[in-house]
Amino acid sequence: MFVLDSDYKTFNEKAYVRLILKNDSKIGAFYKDFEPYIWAVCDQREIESKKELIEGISKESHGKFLTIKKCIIEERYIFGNKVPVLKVIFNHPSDVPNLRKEIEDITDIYEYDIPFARRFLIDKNLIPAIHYNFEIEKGGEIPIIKNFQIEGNLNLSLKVLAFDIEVYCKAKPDAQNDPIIMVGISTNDFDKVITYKNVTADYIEVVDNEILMLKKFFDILLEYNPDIIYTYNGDTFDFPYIYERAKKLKITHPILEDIRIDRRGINDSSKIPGMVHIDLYPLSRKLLSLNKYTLENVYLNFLGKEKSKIQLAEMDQFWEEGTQEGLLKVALYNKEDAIAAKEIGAAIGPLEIELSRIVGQNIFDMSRMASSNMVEYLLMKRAFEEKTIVPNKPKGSEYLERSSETYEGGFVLDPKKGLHEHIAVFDFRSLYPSIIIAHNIDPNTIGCDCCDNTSPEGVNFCLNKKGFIPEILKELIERRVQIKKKLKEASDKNEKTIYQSQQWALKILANSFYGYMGYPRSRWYSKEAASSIASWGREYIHKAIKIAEEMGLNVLYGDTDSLFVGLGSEDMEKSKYFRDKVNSILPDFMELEFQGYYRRGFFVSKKRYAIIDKENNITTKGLEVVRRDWADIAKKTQEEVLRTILEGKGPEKAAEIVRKITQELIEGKTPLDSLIIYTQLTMPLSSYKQIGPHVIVAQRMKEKGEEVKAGSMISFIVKSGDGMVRDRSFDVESFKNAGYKYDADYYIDNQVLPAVMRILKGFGYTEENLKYSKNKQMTLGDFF
DNA sequence: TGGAAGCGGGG
DNA sequence: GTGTACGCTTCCA
Repeated sequence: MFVLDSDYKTFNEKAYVRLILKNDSKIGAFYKDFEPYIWAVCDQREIESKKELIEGISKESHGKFLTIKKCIIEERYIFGNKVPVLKVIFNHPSDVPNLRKEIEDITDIYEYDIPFARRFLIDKNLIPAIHYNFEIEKGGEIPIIKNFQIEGNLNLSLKVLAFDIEVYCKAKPDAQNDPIIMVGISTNDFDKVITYKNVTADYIEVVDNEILMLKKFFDILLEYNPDIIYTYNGDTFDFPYIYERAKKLKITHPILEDIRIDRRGINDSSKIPGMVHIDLYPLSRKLLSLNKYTLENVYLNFLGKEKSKIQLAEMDQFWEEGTQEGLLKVALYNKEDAIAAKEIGAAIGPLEIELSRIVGQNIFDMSRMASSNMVEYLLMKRAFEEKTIVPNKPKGSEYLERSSETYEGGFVLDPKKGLHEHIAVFDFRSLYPSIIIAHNIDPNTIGCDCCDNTSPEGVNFCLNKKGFIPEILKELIERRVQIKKKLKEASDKNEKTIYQSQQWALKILANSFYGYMGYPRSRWYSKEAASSIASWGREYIHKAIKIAEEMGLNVLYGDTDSLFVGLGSEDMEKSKYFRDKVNSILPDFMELEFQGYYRRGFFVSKKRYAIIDKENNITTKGLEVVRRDWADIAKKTQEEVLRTILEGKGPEKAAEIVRKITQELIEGKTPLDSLIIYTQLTMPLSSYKQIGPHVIVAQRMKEKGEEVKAGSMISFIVKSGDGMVRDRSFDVESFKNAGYKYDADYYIDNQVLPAVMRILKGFGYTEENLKYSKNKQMTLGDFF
């Protein structure tokens, strides 16, 4: 059996850790004898008197009388010294936040903010997603865990279910008014769509109404009882929507009593006990480098697969009409979205499982934790093993102080602007992790007189003292080397997936240590360490650039640990020679890798470039405007300019396209729909201090009696005339009804030109060169 | 120039 | 849940 998830429950005022255990079946079993505690640290000579004071603490809170259970003196390391400290034991986890102020008045306190179930996993060295022998006593009111021993098998048989909902709505979906029309489900055993209008296909089940559809969905969840639920944006959309809708429709179902919807801004989560919900949208953002993270785009770029498409307006129309053909399109789309989620999950889920095993925390938490936080839990686990008390997170003022400390980051070379052909890209393999290990960089190795190990920043790190962080990091890196070897030798598909996920997990963690030490909320924060790592990194990239230049290579661009080099031709030999030459002068632990060959590319400025490979795959950085607050005309024109240049048709051809678009704008030929700008109201109208166009538009809509509130999406077009833009902005309907003329200058100067200038600036164009001119088609030749 | 405000994904 | 929160980019004042 293995731990799928864990939390805790309270029985008779006592907290029991609950483990969701799985092998052939799944059960929730409880661990009784784990107690919440924190550390209190004071001068050794005062320890007895402080112990008495702390044990005497009591407080009334919400009608309950809270006391400290007991204090025990134990030996622990703190800041490198082994000293007696007080282990303060509480009656219940919720007493910790209630009583810790009182203890803090008496002594320094540590480890007071570690959630109970996570603390349990650390202290018991119990690792999720690995098989253990659990000795469970059944027959009582609840199953009780008596004992457990690691068994080690990594083969998990997990039941997986992905789902997706479709909503019928005219504007932004609102669960109070807009019905769910379909629920699509995909598992390894079946694909299914539930709906309540007549449509026939083998995968569709038609029920009488929305209530029955949702109940059917809940029944399937209970009956199939998946271990993992995959959604795409389920944390912020599907789960909260279903939950609110079910309440609105007064549905009762056992699953609704267990479901937990947490809406906390950036950290939303939706949870059903016993089923690990993994939302693939935030994960895709974290793990994949794309310029758009729609399900469609992730499916295409990550898995190379396409699914059927549908416009939102079409979906509403098909639902209204209710024809077999239309409904089938919606159903197919719904089903394929669920399938896409399942398939993306199959590629990302194993990674989350490996992270869980390395970090030692639950799969659910891994899928929502920032990687710096994972590093922290890994460090905390090691600290516990070494009987070291972990440092506290910074309090408010210290956090602000840390946030204001800036330091120089990686070196970014000012690029050689314009178009280049035959580009080789090189990366330093694990540059920062290598530096941390080689130079023993740790908050506790700073400052010694015995070693010659000073960073270009002027900070000395002792090589003889044990570095907690570099030691752990070294283990991760060495494990990764071993696993990559095994991956090469493996032939079995499942085995490969595991190794592939393991090496990916180790890479993610290893690459997060530098950021971790520089992250202001870290327990093991060190600005000196972080800035020193970056400074050594700058030194190494400079060395590589020097070698390239000595070889007569054309260094086009470089950023932190990557180099873009112009080869003159598709010269792989020269690439290898350069790589090997750099590697011959680098320390053993560091390596420059050939990342790829690109047939063409251009660089605009630091962090802004685009390259195209032999298969015509385009990679862009910092260029694309894909947000909804850009009008379609700007997005489309930019896309065309990008493609034209990368296909080798020349920047002047791209400039011509822009001139044609601006000409159409001036002549009033541009369709209004491509000029709509979408901006959301994020607060009540009265709260705005800065009145932007969308705020004015919303005010006018409200005066007309339309419902506008926080969350409403305002779509507007800018009318021609004088004065401020906001005074000339109108909602699309009013604009069209009044027969207004759009403001061509606004769309040229504030939309199209800024979007294309991001690219064409790198080719020496100015706004003036790109505007349509009646008298003369200006070209670059007129200016140079 | 600083600071306020919006974006992202989902329908 | 032993919690209090992202990392930009753009535009207003």
